[in-house]
Amino acid sequence: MTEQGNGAVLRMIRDGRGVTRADLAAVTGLGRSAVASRLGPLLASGLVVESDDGVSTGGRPAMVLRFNRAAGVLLAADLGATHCRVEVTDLAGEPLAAAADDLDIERGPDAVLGHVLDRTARLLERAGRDARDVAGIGVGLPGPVEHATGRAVSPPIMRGWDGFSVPAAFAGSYAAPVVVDNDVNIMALAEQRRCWPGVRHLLYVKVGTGIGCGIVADGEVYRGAQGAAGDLGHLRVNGYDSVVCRCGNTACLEAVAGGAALAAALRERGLEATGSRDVGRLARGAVPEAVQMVRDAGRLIGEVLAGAVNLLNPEVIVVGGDVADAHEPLLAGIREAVYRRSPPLATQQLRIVRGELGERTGAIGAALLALDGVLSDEAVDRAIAAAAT
Amino acid sequence: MTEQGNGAVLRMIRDGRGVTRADLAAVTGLGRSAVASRLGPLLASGLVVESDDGVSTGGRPAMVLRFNRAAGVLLAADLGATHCRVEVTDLAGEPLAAAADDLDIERGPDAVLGHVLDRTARLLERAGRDARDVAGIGVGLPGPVEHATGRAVSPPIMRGWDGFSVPAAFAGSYAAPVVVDNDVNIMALAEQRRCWPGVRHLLYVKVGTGIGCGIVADGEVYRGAQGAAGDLGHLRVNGYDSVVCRCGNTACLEAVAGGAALAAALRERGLEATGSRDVGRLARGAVPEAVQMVRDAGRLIGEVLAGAVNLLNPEVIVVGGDVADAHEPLLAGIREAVYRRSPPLATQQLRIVRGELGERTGAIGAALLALDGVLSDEAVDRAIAAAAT
DNA sequence: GGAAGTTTCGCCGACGGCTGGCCTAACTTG
DNA sequence: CAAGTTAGGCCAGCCGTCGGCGAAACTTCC
Repeated sequence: MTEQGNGAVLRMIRDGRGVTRADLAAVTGLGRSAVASRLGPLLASGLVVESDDGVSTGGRPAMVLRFNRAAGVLLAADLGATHCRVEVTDLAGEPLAAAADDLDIERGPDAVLGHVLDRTARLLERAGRDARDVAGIGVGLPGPVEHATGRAVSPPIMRGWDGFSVPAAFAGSYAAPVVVDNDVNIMALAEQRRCWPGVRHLLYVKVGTGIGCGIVADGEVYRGAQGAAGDLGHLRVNGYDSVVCRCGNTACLEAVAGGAALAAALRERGLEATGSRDVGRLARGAVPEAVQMVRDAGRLIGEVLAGAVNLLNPEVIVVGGDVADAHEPLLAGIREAVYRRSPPLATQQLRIVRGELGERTGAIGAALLALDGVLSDEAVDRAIAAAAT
Repeated sequence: MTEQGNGAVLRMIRDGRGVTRADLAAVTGLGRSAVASRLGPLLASGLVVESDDGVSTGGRPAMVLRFNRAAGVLLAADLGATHCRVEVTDLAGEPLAAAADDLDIERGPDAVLGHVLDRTARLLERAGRDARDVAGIGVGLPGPVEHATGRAVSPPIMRGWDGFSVPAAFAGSYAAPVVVDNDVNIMALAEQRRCWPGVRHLLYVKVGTGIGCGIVADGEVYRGAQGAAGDLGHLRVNGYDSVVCRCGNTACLEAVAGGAALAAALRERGLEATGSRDVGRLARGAVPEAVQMVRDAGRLIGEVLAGAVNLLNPEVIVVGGDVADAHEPLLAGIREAVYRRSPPLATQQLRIVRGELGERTGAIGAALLALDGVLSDEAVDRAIAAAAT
């Protein structure tokens, strides 16, 4: 073990890698008293609690150490193009109170974040907490984000957001650090941490109104130079040069196989479908046109994904989003195309699965991202110092 | 500064970030005596040398610290499909002796590495060094490599190499650690470290007989789950479904725009071209068919690269390889297609340039990779301990 | 040329964090 | 209930680090 700070010890307790003082000494390589000197402040600040329900292995039973997930709360906001989900969670990311409603991101940062602030205040009250309990804030945005500063950058949708600093909007109400990221990035993070903890290379593909992709490379979210990485929706698909995308280009995957495009195609055939959610609903309802259309869309997505598999060689591809909830046909189409187009070495271990976290995916990711900040060595030391006063 | 070990101090001296003891104290944040305690063993082992040519700034002039690049040598081997370049370099990666010859990788690991061992022995002698001076060994292979173990895995070419452990082949002759990687990965590393030190996200595209791509993500070589990342050559290009690739699939970029394919097409038109090198030669010679063909190939490569730009959002794309030496037409085609197909945010900062390191690229990368191992804290401590005996 | 000012660098006492032995507490086992 | 086993607080001793002190090696000014 290289890391041995207060935060590292706390993370080990949380992860179940250190349940007793003896465990921690063994895992960190530190002596017993060094462990005790970390533990002292952690116990005093309430971040870690002891309980005497340890089992004896033939001698005095060890005190069991537990991460006190109730020592603070996280605010998680998942903003989509037309929806807004806000959660107050404990320090393990479990929701204490949640609210989801329709909200058009194009109403601009002031209106949207005003709504979010209003919601968080009410949810905090419902959870019986106040602003001082907030330890971290995570926000997911449906566009490129400069992660270091929390600013939206040149978003293709999200009019009025360009250059807007999200942390600044929270600064007045909460003292906690604010981390902002692209929505698919945090979804990828959520699936990787929650469902595939051992997997270091994962792609999360969101098939909703549009198509996006979050990349986890070497266990970390990969953002690229301008935070624009993972833009799968505007890769070119074969044979659709006449289809014009909202981005101005032609033959973009999203313009052909995105939820909005599929809904439009279904409407042309006389079916009732206003958005991507309806596409999922119809396909789940085994409406033949919808099922076939979703499967065809899966093939196209798979063809593009095959390229991503060649380039990135992931272990797992998680497919989520409204349309993916029509799962089997979509996944079947994706698998078919990926396994046909990618080389054996890259596909022999590759698993292509459906996302398991449902509509909470984004909020979970936002909470996890916030949590990473909260459990860093520096933040833990700050929390300890604050509790001591 | 977070890192403060012996190796970190050594790397700072090498990078010119710490020229005097005072510099090192400032950069590391350590006190003077702590710096001195690192420096003592480094000076004693000969890895760092002092000279008294410091300039006074009004007082006693500081002793100037220099990384002693002559304290050992590195062996760098760049193995391609049909060539083999071996270098003995100093600890800065500057060549002391080099040899390049044609060698078919399909002759198998024993024959090929036997040849490499034979060459290294002769080059060492020419450089006036012996096997005990070898501090690290870097090897580039034209196929997927399990980097942690140095084994070739399921290479599409390289018959007989599957599962072969390259480090084992060197173990008998040299005590130094052996690091093995894919050839394009080390080329990407070479260009990033030597020509684009501030750039954290870079793609190196090699257009030779085949087409490959090395990815530097967040400053590190990205290898993917099975070491198969960056396989650009077998992405699909539009409208070439009748072209069968040696990989068994159709419409692979490499089968359409690779050097071998271009050479074949030129032969069909009655020109003399046996391999990718001839394609470059003819295009440089302004033979109209060759120039046009290379430019068209550039467009196709660019179309595929546009997808990679969307996904990975790099800052720089470096193009190298035999065909790239026909530079302008190829690069023009690539730029044209990438800037047309990729979104503004990803391209506004993107630079697409030709590789500057020429035929030494792979060997430089192999040396740099070996060097990373040699200058790690652990390796430095080992070297110090060894010198003390 | 010499005195004063400036900067480098080795030496050494003080200090703080860590280790591991010792002792007591709290169990199980026979 | 005694013997054996494990947990955890306490403390002496160790090691690495900091920073003051003074010698050394310069420049600058008179």
